[in-house]
Amino acid sequence: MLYLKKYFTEGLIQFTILLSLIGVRVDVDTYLNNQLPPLREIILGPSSAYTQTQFHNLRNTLDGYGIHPKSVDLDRFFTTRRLLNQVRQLDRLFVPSTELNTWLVHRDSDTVVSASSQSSPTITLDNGAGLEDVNNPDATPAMRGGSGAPESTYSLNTADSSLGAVAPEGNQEHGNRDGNDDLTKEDIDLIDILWRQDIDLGAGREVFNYSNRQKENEEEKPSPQENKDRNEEQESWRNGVNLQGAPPVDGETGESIPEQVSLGTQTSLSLQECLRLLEATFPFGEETEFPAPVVSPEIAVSNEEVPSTSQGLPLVPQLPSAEPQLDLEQQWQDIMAIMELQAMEVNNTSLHTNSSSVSAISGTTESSTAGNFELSTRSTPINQDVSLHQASLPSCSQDFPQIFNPQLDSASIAPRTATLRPSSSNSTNINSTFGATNLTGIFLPPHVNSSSNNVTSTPVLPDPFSTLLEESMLDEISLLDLAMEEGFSQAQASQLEDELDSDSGLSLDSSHSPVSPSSSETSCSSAASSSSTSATFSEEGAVGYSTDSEVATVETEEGAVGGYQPEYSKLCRMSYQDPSQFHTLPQLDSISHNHTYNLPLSSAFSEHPELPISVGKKTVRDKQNSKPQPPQDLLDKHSSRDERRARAMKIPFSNEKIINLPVEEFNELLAKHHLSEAQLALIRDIRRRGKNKMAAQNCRKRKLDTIIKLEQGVQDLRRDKARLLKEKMEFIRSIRQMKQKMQSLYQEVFTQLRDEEGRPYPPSEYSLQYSADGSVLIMPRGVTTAEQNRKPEKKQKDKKK
DNA sequence: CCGCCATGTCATTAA
DNA sequence: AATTAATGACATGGC
Repeated sequence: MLYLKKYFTEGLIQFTILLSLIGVRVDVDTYLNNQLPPLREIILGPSSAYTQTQFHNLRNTLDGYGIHPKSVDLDRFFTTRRLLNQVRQLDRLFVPSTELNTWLVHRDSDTVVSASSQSSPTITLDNGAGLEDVNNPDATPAMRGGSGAPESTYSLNTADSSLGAVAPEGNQEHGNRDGNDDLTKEDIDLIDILWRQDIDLGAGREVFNYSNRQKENEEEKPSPQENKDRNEEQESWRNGVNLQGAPPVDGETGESIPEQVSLGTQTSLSLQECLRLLEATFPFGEETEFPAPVVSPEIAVSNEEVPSTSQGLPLVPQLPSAEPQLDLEQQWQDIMAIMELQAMEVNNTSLHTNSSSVSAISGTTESSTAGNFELSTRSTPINQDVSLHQASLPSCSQDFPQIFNPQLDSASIAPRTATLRPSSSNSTNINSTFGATNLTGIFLPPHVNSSSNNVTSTPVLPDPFSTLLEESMLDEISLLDLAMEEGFSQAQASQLEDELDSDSGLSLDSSHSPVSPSSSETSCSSAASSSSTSATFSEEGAVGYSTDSEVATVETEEGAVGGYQPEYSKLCRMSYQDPSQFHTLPQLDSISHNHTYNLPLSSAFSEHPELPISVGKKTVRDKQNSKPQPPQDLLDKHSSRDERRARAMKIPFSNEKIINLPVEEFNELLAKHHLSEAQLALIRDIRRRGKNKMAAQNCRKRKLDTIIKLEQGVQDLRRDKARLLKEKMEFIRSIRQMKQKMQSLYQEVFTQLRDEEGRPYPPSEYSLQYSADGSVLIMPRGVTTAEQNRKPEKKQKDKKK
């Protein structure tokens, strides 16, 4: 099938090109515009090339695996896009590679999920890297580092879905998504059923396409097989840097559906569209409607990322508001570091299974079923995923702060809340409360912290939270989440690559560095936006990166050291062998083969005046011819220039002595023999050169040692960084959980409160305040600022939930 | 023939 | 002041 599609697509492209050349106008744009407005933007957009390539790439990845039923439409869609792009490229003389296009197909899914909300053109770039990886599923663990990025994108998708989710479901989603590509027919059937269910729920396909994909993801989650498959796919994705593309997810959900395709393209959707989608999606209400109520939280999370879900609309605006993208680079770097850690710690196999690499950022790989983040994820896989998403979710901050300290929260939250509120109002999903900002808002305010502690009975939390907040962990995470949702921008991808490259270069100077740098460069250049470049980037970058992180250690330990050792041994031989003969240099005697110092042996002979050495090279050679003195031949052959010169000058002692004897002994030796000025000069030169030679050898050895140590240091630092990031993620996750608990407890308490007349307090008018002494008071929202007003609304929403 | 690499050598500097 | 180690730069030879 795949081949047929490929050929068909190719043929279409060629045909289109021919038509364009002939002068027949192929108005692909209008076609696309009519059916898929977002596509047009994507295509037209600077990143269009990337996205297309990515999608195609995705397709390619799919080829290896069962094709999702929904994918057919996507294929068409992408094909059209591809054709359009190619036609357009005719003007530019730019011809994207077909392979790249294939990969793009996969991306669509990703982009659909994440892109829909943020719709960043850059998403494709990341995918490009991942595509390559996909192509090379066998990539070694080292490769994974690079591959990790693409996978991460995958995970991101999952993470997106899961983020909102309270926890457990998030994991499922991740697993499912991971396996999407690899889905078997059964899995596909299951997915279809789930999808149909979604439709049955009342969501129109279009709506569904936009917002429901997350749901689909959720639905898919249930099937363990899918998860496995997805995991496999994620592995491949990892190779490419598919940060943006939640492509995996998209691939699952949107593949078959043309609309979905549009969704992928929808990244460019306007807010109005998003709102419309939200309205349509709302009927579904909270994701909870879908199969597993438990899943609902996750869905909500996904919604946050994607505009489609109830919260999705507000979320969409959020995305644009997304916090400083500048931090994204760092986040990505962190992610990469985590990826490296995973690669380092976890075996390749585990990595493959894990989609974590890039995804680690959002839910981080944790969500990925594989054991990359075994520590935290396994125990609370969902939570991890959730945490990531939550970190990014702005809505959460609003809700939470409002609950506790509307006043306090308002200041920091207000800006975001405006956008977020709608989402929160629509669905009081707790997920929204978990946005990264939420965390800060909730915990930062001293009052809130103290109160929360008292109420929640988690006094310890405040400090860690504050510290975490101070560290700007939330910001980073949120940024990461945003990045994940949005998909990698070219710049981000390039940055990541750069980091990787740089890292690789540092760590792998001996072996890998050369490769990785090239990859990095290409990747950077790829930012230029040529599909071809993107492909190279993904491949090389991924490889380089993986090699850097994973291989680096291996190499340093094995390969690098091995490469190094030869020299080292040589050096040792060179420098020390000679001395050994003299006994002045104790240790290094072992090696006798040194070419340079073989002469000393001869020189030892030479020391004896009788020795032919004095005669000179020629004589030596003649003697060599005679069997009795084979060593001399060797000596001549291996003798250094100085040795030859010494022989020529008939110097009565060996060069080794000349070189290695202490100054005093050396002077005594010179004094013993009556030497001419020429001989003395030669001897001094020999000694100087000999010592310098040894010094040079030692110097080079030291250089190598230093490089190796530095490499090791870099690796260690990477590990530490990844470990710290992991810990950070875990902390954030725990914070989210605490928030959720706090919110639920707050709501529970607040809803049970009754005034003197037995009437419940309207959340819009009252709020619980936590005092320093641990008491909880019901305070009227007298100070209701705009923020406070918002808060009541949110609270109401929460109550509804 | 060219490029890369390892090694040797020179010049310089600091100890 | 002499010696030596260290090191950058260059040369050489092998692959």
